Amino acid sequence: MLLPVIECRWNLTPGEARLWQRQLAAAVRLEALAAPPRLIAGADTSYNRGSNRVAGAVVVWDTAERRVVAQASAVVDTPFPYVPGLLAMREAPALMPAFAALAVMPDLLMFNGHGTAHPARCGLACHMGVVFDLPAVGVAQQRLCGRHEAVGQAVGDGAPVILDNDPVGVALRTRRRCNPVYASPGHRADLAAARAVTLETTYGHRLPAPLREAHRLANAVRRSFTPCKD
DNA sequence: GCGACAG
DNA sequence: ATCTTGTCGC
Repeated sequence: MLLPVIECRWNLTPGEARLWQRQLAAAVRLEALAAPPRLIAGADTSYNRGSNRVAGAVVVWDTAERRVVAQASAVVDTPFPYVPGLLAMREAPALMPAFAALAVMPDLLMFNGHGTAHPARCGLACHMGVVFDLPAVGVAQQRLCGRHEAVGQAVGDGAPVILDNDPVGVALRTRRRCNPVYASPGHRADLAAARAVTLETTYGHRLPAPLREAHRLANAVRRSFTPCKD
């Protein structure tokens, strides 16, 4: 395994989880990427309503060949429900083992959710980026916090998401006539990098390919353990 | 107290 | 997140 299995209690209380986020936020490093990332890992989860069985999926997208070159998944039962601001408590337990099963080391991690555009500046992308100490960015479809001006209509147009006078993310138009996505750095990356990797892997779609592929895989895994009605 | 609220 | 048909636009 290239990436380690991180041991931790996932049955924390919301209060304990927020204390943990405070610690993790202090470890986040916002900086320019050391090198342009060729292999981008996209991660996502899928689960049925009312169920705690979560499918975590990770794909490695080769930006040079424009294809998935590795993938891994895991199924985990997590007691923690989805709580706005505590998404990592819900999804990380399934994503960690999926990453640990990956046979290829990615250059950057991309998550379906926010990075620093989070009330505690510690969204899912920060959480995962810090525990693995790898460059990470978050791309969400909805705003969690902060405010921003209207986004231009052209692909590539963006408006910074401001939280307490700080630009913590960017609302980005990745496709015409589609709502913008929210990109923010998670760890060992900066706002410019989050914006760039998002736009560079969109290929005419609203969401970047690593996330589209991870979503597809996570859904396939979930269906594999979901009883079908005949 | 009231609204907001990633997936 | 997931449950779902048709439908508008490129």
